[in-house]
Amino acid sequence: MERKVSIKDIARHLGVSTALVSYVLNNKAGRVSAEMAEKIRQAAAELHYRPNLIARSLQSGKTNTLGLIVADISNPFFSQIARIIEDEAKRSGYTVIFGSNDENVEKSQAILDAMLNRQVDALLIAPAEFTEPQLKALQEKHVPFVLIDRYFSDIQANCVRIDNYRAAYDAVEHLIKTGRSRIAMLAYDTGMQHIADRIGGYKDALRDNGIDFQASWLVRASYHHIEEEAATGMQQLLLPAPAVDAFFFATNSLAIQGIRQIMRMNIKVPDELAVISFDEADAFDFFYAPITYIRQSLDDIGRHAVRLALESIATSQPATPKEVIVDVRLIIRESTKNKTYATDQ
Amino acid sequence: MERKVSIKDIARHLGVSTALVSYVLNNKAGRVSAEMAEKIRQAAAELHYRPNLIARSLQSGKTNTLGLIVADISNPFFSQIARIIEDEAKRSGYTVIFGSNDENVEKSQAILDAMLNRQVDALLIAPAEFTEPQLKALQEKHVPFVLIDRYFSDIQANCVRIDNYRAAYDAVEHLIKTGRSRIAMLAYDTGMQHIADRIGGYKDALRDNGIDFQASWLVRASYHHIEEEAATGMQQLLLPAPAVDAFFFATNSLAIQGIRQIMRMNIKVPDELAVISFDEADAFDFFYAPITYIRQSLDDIGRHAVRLALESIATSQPATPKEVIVDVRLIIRESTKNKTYATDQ
DNA sequence: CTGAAAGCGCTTACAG
DNA sequence: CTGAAAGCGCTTACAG
Repeated sequence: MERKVSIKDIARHLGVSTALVSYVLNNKAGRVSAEMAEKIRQAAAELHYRPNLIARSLQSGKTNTLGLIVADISNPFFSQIARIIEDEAKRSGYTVIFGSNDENVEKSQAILDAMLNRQVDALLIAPAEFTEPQLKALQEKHVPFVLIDRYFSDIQANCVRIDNYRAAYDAVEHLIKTGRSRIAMLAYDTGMQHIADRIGGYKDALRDNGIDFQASWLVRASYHHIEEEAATGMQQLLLPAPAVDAFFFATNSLAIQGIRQIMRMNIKVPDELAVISFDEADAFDFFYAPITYIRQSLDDIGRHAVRLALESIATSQPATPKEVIVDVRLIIRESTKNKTYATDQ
Repeated sequence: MERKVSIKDIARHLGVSTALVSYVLNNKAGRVSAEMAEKIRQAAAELHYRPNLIARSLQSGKTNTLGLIVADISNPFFSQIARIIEDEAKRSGYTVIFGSNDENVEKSQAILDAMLNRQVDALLIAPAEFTEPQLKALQEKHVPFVLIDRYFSDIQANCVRIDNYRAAYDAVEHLIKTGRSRIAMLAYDTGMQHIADRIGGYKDALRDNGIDFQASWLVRASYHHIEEEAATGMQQLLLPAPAVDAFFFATNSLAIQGIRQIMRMNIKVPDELAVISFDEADAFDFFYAPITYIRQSLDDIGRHAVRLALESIATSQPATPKEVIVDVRLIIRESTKNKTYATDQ
C-alpha cells in the first residue's frame, strides 16, 4: 500500500500546525477562522485525506468497535441477529467484529482475548456453557458487555432474551390443547440456563395438565454430535411405532435434525406426530406440514443488545445491569393441527 | 474501564526500559538475558498485561484485520462463507470485520470507507453491481482485495469463484436429459457478470440441444422486490397451467422464493414442473420433492479467498491478480426425476 | 485565532 | 545484554 496522507501532510502543505487541521476536520466550532477552515477542508479533499482511525483510537481509548461472539455465525439464528446488530451499530458509528466459539470454552476464551487486545469498546455475547468465569473476569475489568439469547443464573449482567420457561410452557400447552398427551422433547445435552428453562416449561406444562412426564420422553443430543444422537434418541422413542404423539424441539437446529429424522422414519405429521419448534427457518415452510414455531423477534434482540452496549459504554460506571425480556409469539400451523380422530389413549 | 496495564508499567515495576519488555514479549531471540526475560514474563503475567493491538497497529501499519463485504451477512450463502473465512483468518492471526451492502452502491462505498479508515489489511468482497469504480479506486491505492462469488469482466483482480456458465449449462442440460424441453429460468434483474454467465449457460444449453429459447421463459426479479416480482413473473408462466416443464433458479434465495410460489400455485414437482437451483439450503431437503442443486464448495471459496488475501498482503507489490475457479457438483434429486409419462409436446 | 508540545502504547534502529 | 530516543497519526490542554 502506498504511503497514506496524514494530517501532517495537510499541515505542511498549508504551512499551518497539525492541531489546526485536526480541529477543522473534527468540526470543533469557533476555534478556527472560516477561511482557514475552508482552505484546510479543500486541501484534505485534494490530497484524498482519510483519517487513520487506529491513531485516533490509540489517543481516545475508544475504537468504536463492538465484538460479537456467538456459537456459530453460520447458524441462521445468529447470522440474522448479526445483521440487525451490524445495522444498529453502524447507525451509531460502530463497526462489528465477530467470532464463533463452537460452544467451546477454550475457543471462547481465545476470542475474548483477541477482542480485548483489539480494544473493542463492548462485547455482545451469546455465551457458551461453563464460561461464567470468563464473564466474571470481564466484569472485574469493567469491560461492558451484553448477553444475548443465553444467560447464567449466577451472573448479573446486561441481557436481552426471551422468557424461555413461558415460551416452552405455552408451546407445550398448545400441543395438549390440540389433543396430544404423550409429548416428547429434543434438547441439547447441556446445563445452559435457557435450555433448562425450556425443559422446565415443558415439564410444568405437562404436570399442570395432569400428564405424567416419562423420563424417556426427554431426548438429549450434544451440540457436536447432534445428528447421530438426535437420530438414535428419536428412533428409540418412535420405532417401530411412535410411543409419543408430539415432539417439541428446543431449538431451530434441533428441529432441522429432528424433522430430517422424522422424514427418514416416514412418520406422518401431524397425524402420527405433532411437531413444534423454537425459532424460524425457511425449511419449516417447505415441509409438507408447515412447522408450528415460537417466534422471537430477532430485530428486538439485536436492537436492544446494541442499545444496552452503547449505554454501558457511555456510562462506563458499572451501572446496575439491565435485563430486557423480548416478546415471543407462537406461530401455529399445520404441524400441530388438531387430531381429527379420537385420541388413542 | 479501569486503566490498563501497559508495557511501561512492567518496565517501571522492574526498573528496566520499555524496549526490553517489548523485546521479551515479542520473543526477539538472543537480545535479552534469560533471567531478565523470565522476570519480565512473570511480571507481565502478574500484572495481567494485555498487549494493546491498536498501539502495535499504529506502529506497524498492520492491523491483522480483514474486511468482509457481502450483500447481506444474514443470507446463509454468505454467513457460511463468513464462518469459513473467520476460521481461516484466525489460523493466521487475523480478525474479520464485516459489512452488508444490500446490493447498494452507496452503502458499499460507505462500508469501504469505514473499513479503510480502520486500516484493514485486505478486503474480501462479493461486490454489488456498479461498484467497479470503487474497486478501481482500491487498486489505485494498492489496497489488497479478493473478489468472491462475483466479478467484473473489466476488472483484473484476485478472484475466487465458480465457472458460472458451465455450471448453469450442465444443470440445464441435465433438465433436458430428464425429458424437459420448455425450461424457464428465474434470475435477478441485474447485469452482474455471474448472473449473466448463468443466463448464458442456460441459453446455450437450450440452443445446443435444439430448443428454441422463448423470451418469456426468462423471468427477472429485482433484489429488493424479489417476492412480488418472482410471484408475478412465475404466475404469468405457470397459470392457469404451466407453459413450461422446468424451472432453473439462478440462486439460492431465488429458489426459496420460487418454490414458495410453486407451493402456493399447487404445482406438482417434478411431474408438472422440474426444479433445479444454485447452492444449498436446508429447505431444499424439506420440500416433498428434494431439490436438485448445484453445490459450490463454500469451504474452498472461503479458504482460497483468505489465502489470496494474505498473499497479497505479504507481497504488497501489485502482483498480477490470481483467479481461482472452484469446482461445482450437481446434486441430483427428486425434483428433476425423469418424466415417467410421455412428453406432452 | 493559531502554534508548540505532550502523550496514547507500542516497536525498532542506534548506541554503548 | 540493555537503555535512551524517535516515531506511528492523531487529539488536546496550554500558551500566546
